[in-house]
Amino acid sequence: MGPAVGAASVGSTAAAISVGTTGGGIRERARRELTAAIKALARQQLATSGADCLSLRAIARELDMASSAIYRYFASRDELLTALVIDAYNDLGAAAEDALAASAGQPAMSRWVSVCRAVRTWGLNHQHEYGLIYGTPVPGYRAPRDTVAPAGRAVLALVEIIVNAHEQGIARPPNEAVPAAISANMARLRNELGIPLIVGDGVMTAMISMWAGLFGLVSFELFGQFHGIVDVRDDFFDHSVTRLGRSVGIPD
Amino acid sequence: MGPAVGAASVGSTAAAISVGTTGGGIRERARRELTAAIKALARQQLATSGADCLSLRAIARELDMASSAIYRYFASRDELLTALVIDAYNDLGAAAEDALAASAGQPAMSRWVSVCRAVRTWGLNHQHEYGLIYGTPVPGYRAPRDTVAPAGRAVLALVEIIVNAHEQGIARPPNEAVPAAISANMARLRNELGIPLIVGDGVMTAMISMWAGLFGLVSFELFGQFHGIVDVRDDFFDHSVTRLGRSVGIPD
DNA sequence: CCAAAACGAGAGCGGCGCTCCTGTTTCTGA
DNA sequence: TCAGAAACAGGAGCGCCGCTCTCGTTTTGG
Repeated sequence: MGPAVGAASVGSTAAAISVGTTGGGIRERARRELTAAIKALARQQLATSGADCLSLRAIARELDMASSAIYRYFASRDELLTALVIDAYNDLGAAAEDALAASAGQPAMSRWVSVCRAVRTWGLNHQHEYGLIYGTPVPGYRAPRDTVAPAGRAVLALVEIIVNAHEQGIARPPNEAVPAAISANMARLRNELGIPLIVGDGVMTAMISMWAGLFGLVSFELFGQFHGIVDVRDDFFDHSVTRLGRSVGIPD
Repeated sequence: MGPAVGAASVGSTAAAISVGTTGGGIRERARRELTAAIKALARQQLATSGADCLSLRAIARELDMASSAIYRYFASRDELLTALVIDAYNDLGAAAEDALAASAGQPAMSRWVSVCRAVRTWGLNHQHEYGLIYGTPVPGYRAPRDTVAPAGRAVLALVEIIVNAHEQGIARPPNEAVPAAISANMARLRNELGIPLIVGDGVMTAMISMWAGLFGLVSFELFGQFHGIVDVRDDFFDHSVTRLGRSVGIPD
């Protein structure tokens, strides 16, 4: 491409960055925009065809550039996929956090259901991206360190509701003992996440179960396991998620 | 397939059929053996490399035949994958049923945990096959009718425990009302599966939630979501699964 | 102002799923 | 019994794919 590289045209869906990214020279700016354009096109291709149909060559074609040029921006297909994974985690996390913020002041159970619904709705609207992060891990792919922080955002929104309920003394936690091994595990976790001691081992354990349960529900629905089984998806989800909330001590 | 169709489960790698498969002529027999060999090799390749690394050409190479010859036995890569999916469902289902049978006479909760453990253990020992059936749907999402019956086997083993507990009057079901829409859904399901009315709507609903919860636990463990979170996997699983059992009325 | 770095294009490698054609082997029934 | 039908294996080939290497150009920074 020429000097004042396309860039401006680029985004059939991408582009629209510019604001707040006015650093560096022409090349640096073009790089940011092209990187974004590639990711946007990849996301679009993901949405229509699924993860393993994602083709660097197809993206290059749509961008009117040689397929080899893509490798200036992503060292491999896996690296592009990883970038999409991080974006997906962040997008889902933002959706959960938005629901949490929007429900401020409401009763704990309302907020709980709101955040859970946000997770499910995001999944329904981003099926392939959901599959990318909560489905079968791609072969030989190891989650880089960059993914752990974004991955935590959604669940931390839920944790906050539980912690709040306990700090306000309105929680009805299950008063069951847990084995010593689990107790130690939970102590470490509580320490790492800065969760107060008022959230007991039983609740901590239940919280993780609930976390897996929530995504089990969403995954089963998205991945087709509920086909022919659950007809009333919305009602069923709300009801199940309310039960999950009770199991971690959130009062009705 | 032929009259006294194979069914002899094939060897772990291939061949070794012979017994009980004396139907038809040379060609029919060769077809059965080659079909089994292809599937065995595919399973092996699946175990080492993952689902989307499965290559018909590689299988053909290992079988010393032209890649085009494979298409005499499986019309496409997807069809081979579907066969593997069915086998995986059946294998998992058999593991669950074995655990159910082996625990006959024990208390309901013991049987419950045994079957759940069988599911998890099978998953740990067949990670890629598990991912094939409970992970992201691969072939652009379509589950042929042949998969629904095998897919039901594992969960039906769990359902049997719950039904037995209710019929014996030892269950402690959650006595909560469910919305009318869900109630109708559960009535249909109860009818289709032949579940007695004594298993109420609340338990039916909880059962499906529990089902999703169990596989959510296994999936999270297998797909790496518990990395750095849950250290004591065995203890945590047993504990969580016991809680799930209680939530569907199984007494301690 | 010029060397170094970044870049885009093109050719090419090996592998893939899948199809078509050809020649051979087995099966079937008049 | 024996020819036609059907099933089969091999080979060549098409259009993809991810990825690499080279080469000429453009931008950058000392």
